[in-house]
Amino acid sequence: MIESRAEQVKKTAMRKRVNLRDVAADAGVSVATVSRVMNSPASVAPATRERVEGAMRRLQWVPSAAARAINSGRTRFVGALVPTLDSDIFARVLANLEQGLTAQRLSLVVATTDDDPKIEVAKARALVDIGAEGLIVSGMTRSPDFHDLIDRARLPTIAISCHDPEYSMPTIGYDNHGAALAALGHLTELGHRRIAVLHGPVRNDRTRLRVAALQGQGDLSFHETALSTKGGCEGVRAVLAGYRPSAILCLSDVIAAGAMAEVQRQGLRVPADMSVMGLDDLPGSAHLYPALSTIHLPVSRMGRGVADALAGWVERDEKPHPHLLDFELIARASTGPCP
Amino acid sequence: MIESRAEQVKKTAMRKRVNLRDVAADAGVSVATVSRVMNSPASVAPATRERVEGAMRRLQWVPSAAARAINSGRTRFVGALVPTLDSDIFARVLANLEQGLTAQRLSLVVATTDDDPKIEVAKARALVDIGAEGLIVSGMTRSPDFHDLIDRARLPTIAISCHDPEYSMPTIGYDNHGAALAALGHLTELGHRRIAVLHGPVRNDRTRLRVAALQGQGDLSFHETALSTKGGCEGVRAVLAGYRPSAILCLSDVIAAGAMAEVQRQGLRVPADMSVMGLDDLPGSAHLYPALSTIHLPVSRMGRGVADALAGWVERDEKPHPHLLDFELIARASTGPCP
DNA sequence: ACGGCGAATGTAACCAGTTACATTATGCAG
DNA sequence: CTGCATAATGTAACTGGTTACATTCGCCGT
Repeated sequence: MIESRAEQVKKTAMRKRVNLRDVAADAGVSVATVSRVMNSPASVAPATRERVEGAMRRLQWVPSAAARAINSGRTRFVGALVPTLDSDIFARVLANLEQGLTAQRLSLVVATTDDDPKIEVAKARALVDIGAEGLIVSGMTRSPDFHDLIDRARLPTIAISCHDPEYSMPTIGYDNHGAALAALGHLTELGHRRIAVLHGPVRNDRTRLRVAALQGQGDLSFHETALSTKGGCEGVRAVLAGYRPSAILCLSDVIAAGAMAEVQRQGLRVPADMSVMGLDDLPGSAHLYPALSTIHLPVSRMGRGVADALAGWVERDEKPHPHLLDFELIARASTGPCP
Repeated sequence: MIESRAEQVKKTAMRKRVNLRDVAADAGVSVATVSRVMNSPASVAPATRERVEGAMRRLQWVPSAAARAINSGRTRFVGALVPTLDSDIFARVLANLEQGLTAQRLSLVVATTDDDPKIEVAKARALVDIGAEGLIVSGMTRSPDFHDLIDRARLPTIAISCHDPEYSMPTIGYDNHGAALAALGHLTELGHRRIAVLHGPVRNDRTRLRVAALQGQGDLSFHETALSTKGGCEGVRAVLAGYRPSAILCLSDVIAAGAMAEVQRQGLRVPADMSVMGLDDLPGSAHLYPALSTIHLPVSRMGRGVADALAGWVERDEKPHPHLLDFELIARASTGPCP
């Protein structure tokens, strides 16, 4: 008798995992009762409930998420595929996304794609494999396999940072083409004609749209750099080596930050000798010296909106409509009249 | 009869989900064979395999992650609890973490805590609920419930951005106390005596450690600001309104970026009139104007290291040892001799 | 005293996979 | 033409929860 108990204890101690049946046995009730204590405590008599809760504590039971998921068919998380986490831009989108999803009791899995459709589809597959209930992707450059994947899994998927009502999945974003034109418009209104354009890698389709908007728009010289402040510095050095513009238009604020620093390092005043224009409006851009003129992209609103839209789709099968958010010209101190 | 068929069709159309049994039936094989096609294709005859793969395609079968997880006991993802995503600092850690985890075929779920232990424990619980196999947390300020939770779930958990071999879980990080002293040392070596210290909210224990290191270290005046460039600007305005230092020590680079901009906006030269020192070494800090002197914290290496350590713990039950990473003084152009 | 009702609990089927073990088929040596 | 090893496949028992349905029990009204 004593031995059998000892054996039982030993078994309990080394069993890979305590399960609901163990708890039920320990509390002297059925599995259904234990399950009810978890899901509808009111339907269990208080005395029984306490006994069960005591058993849970004693056995340190942690319910298996997988087992629950298999019944409900829900995993309660969605995946976000972003080009990189190394920049403020996506951090801000994700911050708002995470907040919005949390409010809807969903979790967020992040994966980076480095703007490579092959990596994107591979990571998407991994997300589906671990049970993502929805996906968020950036831009509109996809591998065909990606569409195949989300079709098969019937996976709610939203494309962000872009806008195209005809795209195969709902888009929630802004007009990259128009934003670039607005930035250029601000400079031309100030009288600038010779303008250097600094932009990130064109493998990124949002960047490509911005560049395309400006092509054939006058006396512009285009320079591709890394999407970083370092890239901005290098871009300016390349620009000043030849073509002498009166303004530099950076198609991303991180590039603008580096560009502005380098312009000053070269002994030029901003904006007296050289205007610098950005595009994004990162939180820090207003607090650079001088404060950066830029186009405000509503990434916070976008993050929130995507969270709500995806939650509605996942939870209530409400497929969202494509949604276009406004950008806004923010004229600060880094741009001035053409000298 | 017609009605019953209609009903049947309806049933078929709305069948919740194609499962492995359906595939097996369609291919005319047993469930085991289908499972083998997925997990050890070599053990299935080529002709059979093709038949099964055809059935998978035809039925657009997507295996259930939950069902697989229930058998393997694996969900293949871990959770990271960070104070905020709104800053470059954690974006960089997460970027490296995500890369490292991907290499180990693990996914990363992120959750933000806003430096609130209550939120932290709530989000940790949510992560455990959805099946996280491990956790990454920042710093060492925890709710007691948190320890209770990871004890019960026996959840591999690593604390980052800090160092304390005595802490209840392994830490992988750097010496915040020492880093702050090193930053101060750089300024005092340059002859600075009257120094203003700008720091983020002290609810964050890494900030608290940095501040504590400097208290009682001479003629210092402390100012708490928001952890942002905007906070840096406001901090400088507060500093210059009274106490007139020869140097400003910012206990975070984002604050330093704002501070340096504001100092220049006030008509002071950096470093001729005012030295500005940071702490973090963000990727952009080297490309500000002037380039920011700072303490380099090895957050990229930390991210990688944590990924490997946590993967080893989760996959092979190798509990990692606490690990201290070196910081490094980076003297750039924003600090100079005391005038 | 008995029918009826509702509250509390139990039984067993179910979800969608994996896998130990059993079975069948094939090939080749003796 | 056995005999036996080996490959290919099938059967059924698992995993750990949820839940439809069944059962038991006590109480109330008539």
